[in-house]
Amino acid sequence: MATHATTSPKHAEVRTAEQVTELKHQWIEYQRRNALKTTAQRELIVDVFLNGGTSDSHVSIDDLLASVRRRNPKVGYATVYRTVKHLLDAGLAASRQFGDGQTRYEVAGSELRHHDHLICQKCRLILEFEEPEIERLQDSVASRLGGFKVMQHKLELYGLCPKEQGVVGGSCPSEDLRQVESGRR
Amino acid sequence: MATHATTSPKHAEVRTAEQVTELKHQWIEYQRRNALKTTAQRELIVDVFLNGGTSDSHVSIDDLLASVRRRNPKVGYATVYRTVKHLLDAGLAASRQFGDGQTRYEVAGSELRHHDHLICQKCRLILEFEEPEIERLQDSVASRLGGFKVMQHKLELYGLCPKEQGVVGGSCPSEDLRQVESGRR
DNA sequence: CTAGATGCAAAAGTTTTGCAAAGCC
DNA sequence: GGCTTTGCAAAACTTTTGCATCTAG
Repeated sequence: MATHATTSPKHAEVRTAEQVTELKHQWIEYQRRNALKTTAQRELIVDVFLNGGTSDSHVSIDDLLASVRRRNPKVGYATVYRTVKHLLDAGLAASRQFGDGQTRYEVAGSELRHHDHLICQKCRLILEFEEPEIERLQDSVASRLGGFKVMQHKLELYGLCPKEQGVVGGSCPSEDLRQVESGRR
Repeated sequence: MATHATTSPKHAEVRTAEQVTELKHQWIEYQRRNALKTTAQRELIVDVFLNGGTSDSHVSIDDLLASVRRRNPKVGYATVYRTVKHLLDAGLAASRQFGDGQTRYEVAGSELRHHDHLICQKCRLILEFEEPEIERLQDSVASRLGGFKVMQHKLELYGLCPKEQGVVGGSCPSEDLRQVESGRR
């Protein structure tokens, strides 16, 4: 019953080298299965995405493109969109919409642990947490709904981080993990 | 511990007359607090929305506008957007994005029970369910994250309804509640 | 009369698509 | 060489905004 939710103490992308290697294997397999050609642009995009070339763990297409262009300025929007679609299809990326008008993508993969999100409604800080209990709950609901087969879930908690509650000495769990600086819409 | 998830057996909008009355009270209060003027268009939009003039309980702006125009063809998009914003602000509407590219709105209100969603990834059927247990879980997570104050949550389960699993005699929990006919994008 | 509301059209933002040129196999 | 992929620009969508006009209070 020890439900232990955790925020990872380290910044942004926390993926071990082994995990990245495994993710790349999955990508290569996907490429093979779908007879995709290996192009410099696509490889770069996938690489940047999986390695979290951005300090941000929930990248928008813009974020991703910006990172990619730092290494190859000629890559176009369309290519990023098309590649991300492949990554989603391959199960290596998952999309999220936290209500700020932008679709964000994060790395997903069979060996990465599933997590959910907590979003500060004021400062737009995005925190991740794990809650094993929820899988149980998910199944219990599914079974009640007559044969529905649940494949995945998304749980988002919205609220206020200590800082935004006006707590003077409040210790924001991750002082500098702020994801969306000020919103861009 | 009796976690009882339920799908409402009735179709689409299931709100009693009393509930609608109460919702309208809330709207009137909001109007007063914010010194909004009473205009025919806005009243119509609010009315259509709260009464679920659409057979759909998760309406998009387009859905809503279409219903509204059936009663007054001159109402414009902007007015609907602006009115929905008020409804959100008043806490009478809640927005959801189920990943089909459209923002959907549903009626919310203090006296209506909170519910979550189960979405069939193939046929886009949207089912609602209640799961009391999740509130507990939400609090337990929040307390672990150092002073975060959780205001609300969104839980979405994605999977396959019996019909789409290829189950021959599968009884889809709500044979005709299909929300999104085929996607419109 | 006056501040707020409406409708239209234009603008802004995001995602998709058509197509010629370029690249992989 | 043939089929895929790319990049650009245009198109398609959704949502927001500016502004002249209208209207509730």
